[in-house]
Amino acid sequence: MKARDTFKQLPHKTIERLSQYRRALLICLENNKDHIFSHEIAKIQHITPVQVRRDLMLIGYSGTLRKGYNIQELIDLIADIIDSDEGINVAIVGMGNLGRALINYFSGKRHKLSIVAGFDINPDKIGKKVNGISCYDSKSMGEIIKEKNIEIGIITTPSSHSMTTANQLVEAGIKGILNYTPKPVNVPDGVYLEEYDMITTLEKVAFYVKMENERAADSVVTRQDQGTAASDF
Amino acid sequence: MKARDTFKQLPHKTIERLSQYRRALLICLENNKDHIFSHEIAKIQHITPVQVRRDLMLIGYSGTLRKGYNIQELIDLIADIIDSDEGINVAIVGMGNLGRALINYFSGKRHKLSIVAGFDINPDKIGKKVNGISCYDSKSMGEIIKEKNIEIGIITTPSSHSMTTANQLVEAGIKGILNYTPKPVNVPDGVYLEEYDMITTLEKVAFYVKMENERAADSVVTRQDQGTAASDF
DNA sequence: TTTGCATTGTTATTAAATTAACAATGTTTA
DNA sequence: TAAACATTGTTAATTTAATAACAATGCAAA
Repeated sequence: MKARDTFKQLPHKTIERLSQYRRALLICLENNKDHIFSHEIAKIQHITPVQVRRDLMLIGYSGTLRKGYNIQELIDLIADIIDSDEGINVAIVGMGNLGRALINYFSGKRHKLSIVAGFDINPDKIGKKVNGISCYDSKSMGEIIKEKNIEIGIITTPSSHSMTTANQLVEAGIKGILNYTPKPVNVPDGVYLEEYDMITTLEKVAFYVKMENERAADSVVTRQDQGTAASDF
Repeated sequence: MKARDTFKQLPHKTIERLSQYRRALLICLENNKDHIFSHEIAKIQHITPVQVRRDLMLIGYSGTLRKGYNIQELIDLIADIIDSDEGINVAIVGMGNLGRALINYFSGKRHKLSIVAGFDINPDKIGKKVNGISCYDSKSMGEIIKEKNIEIGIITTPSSHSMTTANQLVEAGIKGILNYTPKPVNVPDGVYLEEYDMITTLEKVAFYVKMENERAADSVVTRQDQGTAASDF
């Protein structure tokens, strides 16, 4: 088994964290740091130092005692693992606010992962550029995707169009889809699909805020009860 | 222990799925469906029917044999669990593309969770409205948040401003923060924080696409090897 | 030199999440 | 009526993820 193959068995959560570590490390590098301890990374990511060390163990990286991890080395290793050597091209379908946000957000951030095209059905948007990325007619999705060797499609259309968009992308031979609409799509086996819905995250935050509010309210009641009980004596 | 209290112990993943189930159910309701089977929900969410049934068991909802679950009843129960009776108000800080996308995305979708204000430091944006939501000067965050009883803040500023924004929100007494910038923030205990970074999700998709590409390439090699081996006989 | 200390790397343990297994049930069909 | 079937609800088993525990290391200070 090749060394590279061991990476195929990395836990999904570790993959996510590696991406996050790298981003934190890049910021540290900008600040002229050259080494970092596991507890520093942990603090940034709100996790435990053990978790960090365990992840780094899994990818076979060793730091030095008393100095910690070499930031540049670690960035390079993470790139080896999660980036594709040849680079991967990405398209955004739906050039509304969210699509444009992603382009602005992302452009120039990664060498090996580039947004290279946008698509929309709105004639006002077709032919225009956003941050250097051309917007094409969705009708030409098939050709452009093949022509530009695009392997990943991000769906940021209105949710009413999510399924037809996914079908178009699959038809065009896309390998991975990231669906940002709140309406889940279906894709055949062999196409990697990630659904991400911003409403879910917000509702989750709301739930835990509600829980905390109720907990706080209950503990007031409890204190009052205790007071009453005490006055019974 | 009150019935409500059992909900506090629901697994985090179940909370997320309940939010997703509800959204799927609302769509089904629009299509004039009144009952749904566990395997139908499962198909929509790309999970197993057992997972669905287990989640519903945890919230104490029973369906009927041969008819499945009553959609309206289930929607109401999920609302009971994850929504706050009084409703929760939300502010968006950073009225760029992402902030506007969230407002358009969300407005009018939930009764009990409302985006009621936006903030920005750009004078061109202050005083304008997006989809009925006013944009205020970030300087007045403290007052507005108290005045409008805002409990959750969503950070959609440039990442360079994420930490100062989080500090302002905490200072104003916010209970929950959802950070969409790629730069993690720190908040004191008692403030619920969710970090969501769109780059991580995209890099994850890219990783699994890369893995699949390599697997496909390897299997071609293997088939060739087999061919060679066969020709040795 | 030697003791103390902070840190890494790794194994063991625990906790969380998912999946499997299957009894119970009521509907439909023979 | 009885057999077959599809579905729910729940416990048991498994898998995945996180945490704890601790030996090893080597620098710094006494």
